[in-house]
Amino acid sequence: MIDSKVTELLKKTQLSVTDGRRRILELFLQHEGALSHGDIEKKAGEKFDRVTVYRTLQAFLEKGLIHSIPSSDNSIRYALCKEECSEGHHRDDHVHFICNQCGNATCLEELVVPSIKLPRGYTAQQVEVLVSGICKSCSSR
Amino acid sequence: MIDSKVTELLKKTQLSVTDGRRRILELFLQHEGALSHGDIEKKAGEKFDRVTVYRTLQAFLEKGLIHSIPSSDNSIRYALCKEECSEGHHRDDHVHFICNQCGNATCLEELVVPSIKLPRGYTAQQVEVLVSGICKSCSSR
DNA sequence: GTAACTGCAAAATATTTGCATCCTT
DNA sequence: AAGGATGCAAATATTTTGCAGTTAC
Repeated sequence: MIDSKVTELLKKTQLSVTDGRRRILELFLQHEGALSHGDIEKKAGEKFDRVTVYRTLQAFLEKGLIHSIPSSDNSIRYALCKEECSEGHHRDDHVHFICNQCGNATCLEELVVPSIKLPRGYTAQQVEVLVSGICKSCSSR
Repeated sequence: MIDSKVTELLKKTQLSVTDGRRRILELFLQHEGALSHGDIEKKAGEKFDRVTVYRTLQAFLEKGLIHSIPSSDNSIRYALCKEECSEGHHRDDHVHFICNQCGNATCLEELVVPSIKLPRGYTAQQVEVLVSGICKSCSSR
């Protein structure tokens, strides 16, 4: 059951279990894709305050429950991290896919991020790959 | 001389040549790195309106003079496109580097973006690579 | 009971729009 | 002269902060 998983996740990350956090985490588990702040407000109904969403996302981020997906349009989206992340040693090498048709963003965690050979003098600490195009569900229509 | 190059660029993209546009384009040519909306306001002095900056960046984007660099922190940065872009057929495969120390963002245009093998059903239209770490000037201090 | 979380109000920022005026072509 | 660009004012939208009341542990 999803509800117990939600609670378990919150406990594991030492966040106190409140209705708001449960609800938002639930959204992430159900949606299977990335959510923006706005998405969450909409999907959550008029249940709670906009400020709570900000603070909740912030808390989730800090605890490594979610990570943010960079974007070019001032609407950062967040997605659940896989198990390996929550532990503290974040896996930084994500491939993210953003569909130009439906706008959904998903993590392609199964893909390996190629290593980038940087020019002399540069040191890489993290590599993000952002692919945009047509996603699976859109192309099968 | 930089001034004639600025004018030339504007003309080539069918933008009328005004002081504001000249000034902003100049900043991009001088800075050799990416600039955020805020950077531009600061660097330009109190010369012109905040709104003009928005509209100018918008115009430059549409004409393909600059491109935006995605970010995870609601501060999108813009950088000059190379020649190949301005023509209309944008080169989409950039590698961008963001320094965690000085915060500067630069385009590593000389790097080739590796091709990403997507899962069945996905079609890539654009690939962005965002590397963060320590840049050349910061590591030599 | 205490510390942490939430909602509300309000401040601080950021972005967009309309319109009159000025400048480029 | 005509169309586009700019500045200003103002409307919106977004994000942050403080504080008092509530809830989780």
